[in-house]
Amino acid sequence: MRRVRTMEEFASASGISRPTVSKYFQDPGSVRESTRARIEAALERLEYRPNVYAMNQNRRLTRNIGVVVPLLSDPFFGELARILERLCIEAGFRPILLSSDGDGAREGENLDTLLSLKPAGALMAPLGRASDRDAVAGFAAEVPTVLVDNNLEGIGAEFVGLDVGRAVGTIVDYLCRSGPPPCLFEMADPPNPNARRRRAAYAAAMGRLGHEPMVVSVPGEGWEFEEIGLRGGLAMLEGGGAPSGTVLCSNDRLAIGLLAAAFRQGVRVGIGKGCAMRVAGIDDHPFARFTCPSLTTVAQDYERMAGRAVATLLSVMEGGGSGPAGERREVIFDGRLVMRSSA
Amino acid sequence: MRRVRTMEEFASASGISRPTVSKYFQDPGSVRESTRARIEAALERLEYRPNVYAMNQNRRLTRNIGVVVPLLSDPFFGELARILERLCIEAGFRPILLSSDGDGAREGENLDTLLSLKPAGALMAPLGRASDRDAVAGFAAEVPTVLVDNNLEGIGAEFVGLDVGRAVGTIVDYLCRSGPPPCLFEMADPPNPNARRRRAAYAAAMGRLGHEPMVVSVPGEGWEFEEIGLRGGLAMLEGGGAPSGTVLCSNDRLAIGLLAAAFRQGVRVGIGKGCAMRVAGIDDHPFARFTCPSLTTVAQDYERMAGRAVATLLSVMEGGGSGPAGERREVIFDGRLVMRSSA
DNA sequence: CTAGAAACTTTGCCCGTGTAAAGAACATAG
DNA sequence: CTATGTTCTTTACACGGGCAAAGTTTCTAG
Repeated sequence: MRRVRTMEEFASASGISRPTVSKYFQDPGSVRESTRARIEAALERLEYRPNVYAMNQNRRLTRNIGVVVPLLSDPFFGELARILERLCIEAGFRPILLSSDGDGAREGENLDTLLSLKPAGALMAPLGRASDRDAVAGFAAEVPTVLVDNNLEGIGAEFVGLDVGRAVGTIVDYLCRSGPPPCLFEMADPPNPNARRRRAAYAAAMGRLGHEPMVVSVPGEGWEFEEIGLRGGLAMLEGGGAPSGTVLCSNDRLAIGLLAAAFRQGVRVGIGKGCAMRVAGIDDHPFARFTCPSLTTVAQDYERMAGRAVATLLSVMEGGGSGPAGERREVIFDGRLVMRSSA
Repeated sequence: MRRVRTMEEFASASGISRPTVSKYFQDPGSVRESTRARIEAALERLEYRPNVYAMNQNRRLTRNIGVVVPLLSDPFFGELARILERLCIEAGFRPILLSSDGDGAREGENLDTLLSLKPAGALMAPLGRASDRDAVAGFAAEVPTVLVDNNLEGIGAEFVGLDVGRAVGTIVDYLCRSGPPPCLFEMADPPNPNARRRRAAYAAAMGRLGHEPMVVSVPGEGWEFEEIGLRGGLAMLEGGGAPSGTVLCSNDRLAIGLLAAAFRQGVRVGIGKGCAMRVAGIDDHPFARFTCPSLTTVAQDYERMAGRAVATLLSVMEGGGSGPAGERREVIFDGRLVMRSSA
């Protein structure tokens, strides 16, 4: 298999003109079938791959799609990123995965990096509070962007996420009708603004059912939610336990920490008799099935959310990006109650 | 802040010639200090970033470093990737993170993608059995490569990983001197060749201590280790429990599944009295601290391993890549026994 | 068979930077 | 102040493809 360096060489070796070969590489479907067959035949004889850098230099848009997540070591985002990547590839694009590592400055750098890569679009789960809002807005003004998981009002072509109100409502309803009403277990100073929405949704749901909201705010900074949940949980349990014996954690990672605390304190968690506490979470973390006891939670449908986000992005990119476009939309999906053993 | 599009414009606006500016961007230290100051002053007045594609087109090597991991949704690799990325950035390179998603074909595509990006080097944790060995070897022949976590004999400039023999020895020793000797809980058909090394190391360690190895091989395919551990664990417990009451899991993810199984079956795990089983793992998974009970395991020193891998890669890259270079080395680090509550 | 559209070829210039060569300006030591 | 090496400027070409225009061939429809 001879090695060929330039498109010129490849074109003459395959008996096709260079501009046509160029067209082929931009979109194999854009050339006549017989031509495509000849090119692909040549492609098997000759080892040739177009030079990425030369290709992208004069292209207005590349086939790159930026994927930015807050923290890759969080399995929730790991999973989300995985699905987004797969969908991008299936659509014929090259995903560029960047993690902000929980750091606003890093997020900004990631956007800068992306900008200089001239991506055709971007899928972004913003950090939230730590995000430099202007930087994100500036980025989204230049690159078609769909926000995921975490909304920044007014930025990007669309936001895709969880219907926090209904999701929290669902689990609060469930907890209230199956036992004592839940208190909310959350971080006093959460890095993620979703936490605030969840608190508000909790209060609303409790109010609707005629209960007084009870909030346990635990201290801690950063993204080590399990650790924070563990420490906060120990403190809560040593200080007399959960207000009502039922705890709704602001997210599954906190719940994992709280379950560990309960286990250490010998507090039995679950719904059977002999159980002293019920614990529920939100997100359906990949590990929620393996906690002890397994965690009752509200599942986000990663797959559908990612599918919607990618579909929207593709259509926005199609539309040339900066047309008058449609209104910005916020697409929120229902959470699905996942009943396991912890509540 | 005026926006400038080309290096030409930027050069004339800053009163420096373009070739010098070009030098500056390749290595700010390569120009005289006064010149650097003038350029950096201009950089603050003018908004300019060199075009990545034009830059890399004529460069033999870019400043990219490929980072390939088997499965990003596994927190172990998520964490490893995060550290590797950080180290690359600190060294002034741009990491390109690619996940093979547990699929050999995908790994091959990732290497292809990387190749066309002309990376200065690559850090790779191979899939193992699913890897296309020839593809990886071919890649490593063209790009300075350091293998991490999972060794493929003879490929790459160096392998950095865990000293499986000693790590397994350490935990087996500990388990044996603190209670009944452990059986090994593992997948019958593991996707990861490390598992085979661990089995061998287990047998050796047991032999050394005068015990007969006992292996519980559970069925299952793919990378859903927790699920496999859970099912296999349930089967084992229903079938009479662990051979000796002490279980060493081939990795922490299996252990997490086994702990969940034990919890469901009401089998108390730990070292206190009243405990029916001891469970230990290997890896020190980020979640091992939050299992119930917390998991005794052998920690891999991610940070040191990553540091060594990056340092080696940098020095190999320095050396021009394809010199006679040194011998290929295999650098293995000791595991650190982490005693928690499960064993 | 013929017209018109679609697809292709040819030609030629452009993109934004790397890089080499030759000479000018500058720094440092004596 | 002069010598010598550094660093910079100037000039010029290279890289590998994108893209547009004009002309040619091929396909499709009537």
